[in-house]
Amino acid sequence: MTTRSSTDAARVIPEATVARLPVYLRALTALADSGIRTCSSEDLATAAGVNSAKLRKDLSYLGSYGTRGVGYDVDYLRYQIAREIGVTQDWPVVIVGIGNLGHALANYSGFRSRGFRVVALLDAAESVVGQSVAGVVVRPFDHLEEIVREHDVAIGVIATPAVAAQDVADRMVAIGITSILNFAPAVVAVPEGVDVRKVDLSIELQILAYHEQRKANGAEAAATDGGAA
Amino acid sequence: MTTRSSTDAARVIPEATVARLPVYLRALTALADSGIRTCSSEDLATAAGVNSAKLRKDLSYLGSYGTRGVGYDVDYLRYQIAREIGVTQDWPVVIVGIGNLGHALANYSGFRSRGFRVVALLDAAESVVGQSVAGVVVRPFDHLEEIVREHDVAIGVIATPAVAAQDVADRMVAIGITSILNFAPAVVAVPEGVDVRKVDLSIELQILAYHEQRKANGAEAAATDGGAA
DNA sequence: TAGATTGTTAATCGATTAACAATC
DNA sequence: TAGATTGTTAATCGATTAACAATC
Repeated sequence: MTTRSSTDAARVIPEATVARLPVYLRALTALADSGIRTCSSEDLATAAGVNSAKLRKDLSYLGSYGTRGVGYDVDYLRYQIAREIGVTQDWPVVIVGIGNLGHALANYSGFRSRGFRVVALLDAAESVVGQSVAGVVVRPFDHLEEIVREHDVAIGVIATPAVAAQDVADRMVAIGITSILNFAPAVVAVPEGVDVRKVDLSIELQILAYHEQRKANGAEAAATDGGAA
Repeated sequence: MTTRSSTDAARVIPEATVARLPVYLRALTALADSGIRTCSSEDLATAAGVNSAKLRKDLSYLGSYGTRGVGYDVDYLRYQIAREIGVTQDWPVVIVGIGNLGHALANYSGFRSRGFRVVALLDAAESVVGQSVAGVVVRPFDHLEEIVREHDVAIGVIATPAVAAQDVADRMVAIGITSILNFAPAVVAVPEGVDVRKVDLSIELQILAYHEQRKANGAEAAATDGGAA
């Protein structure tokens, strides 16, 4: 709409880079934990599992936080990346669908330690409501609106069966949630301005299966010296 | 090594396409379940959440399975994609690390219905070994080699804490597993020829947080009509 | 035949990478 | 100053998309 300041304008970070920033953050935390104060782009790239040119290019979108001839101060860079991602602040999150996966998510310590706070667990089934999971009492799905308003929740997690996913997403969007992490094996449609990310356990396995199959076929082709269809 | 047949040579499928094939497969299954026998690329693209040009381009790498002016036979296309991915066959899988997430994975019905069979659950902790999870008794991690040999396992799933992930991966690789799905929040290094895919719950949330933060900043900038740093 | 829709082309866009000037 | 390492450039590579000829 309006003209942004030059500071904002400089901040057009490519999606591929955004997706790697949390990986760098984790690698820096690991380095810090092992007592390392300074690292080169080569060191950090190795820890993060990328090549160093890509790492430097990625970091260049954030600013110039290294020192030529020296490297990066681990704590300083870690703070800058955390600030850029937004995990220096606290993000209230609701999880809907407390089955096996919902349980695992509610118990996952990695959320809390990275700026995410699970403020409520919701389920539509009466048999689940009232149970205590990870020290939080499961509430009825109907309480969604109340909870979102009370805690100013911006991020919702869907861990329901596939059939329920679209309904849950619709309700979340109607109430003002603008970021959704979807674990249900279903495509959910949302309006412009709402972000959905999808984690699909079986899709990842299928991608592996594809490559595994090709390895097997390659070996077979090499063995028979021809390559059958 | 040796020259491949023309059939094989035609099969250089881009990574981005491979990652979408399971999504198309799922969408086709949903269409079939609702009684639809034929669909256009537009229909399928909508169901899969992509645009139709991309879908047709993707399918063109597999072959020519549609009919101009008509569309695709749902069952036929579904079979062709399943065959291409390799999920018409049965893939034995082991899961290592039976905490909350391991439980959820062991219970996940989406694996079984897509060609994956969990042949063993393993854990290093004596307190977990012997428990029955999803009808399978948890065995000691030491049994890995025996199990992999017996069932000819090619795919391993790591659901351990971060510290154990590299050790587990090393053992898997040493025993001949060539595809690993890693849920542990750690980068694991593997030799050439071994595929690792990583699912990281908190990284997905962090990516959402980044975008959420920008939305909040954008709204703020619009409100103040300037765009503060 | 006329209408519909695929499969493919070609243009565009974005991501990766090697190389190196800048500079600590 | 000499060595090291960043930040950036530019070339390459891969993915996306619109448009349309082929063809059912």
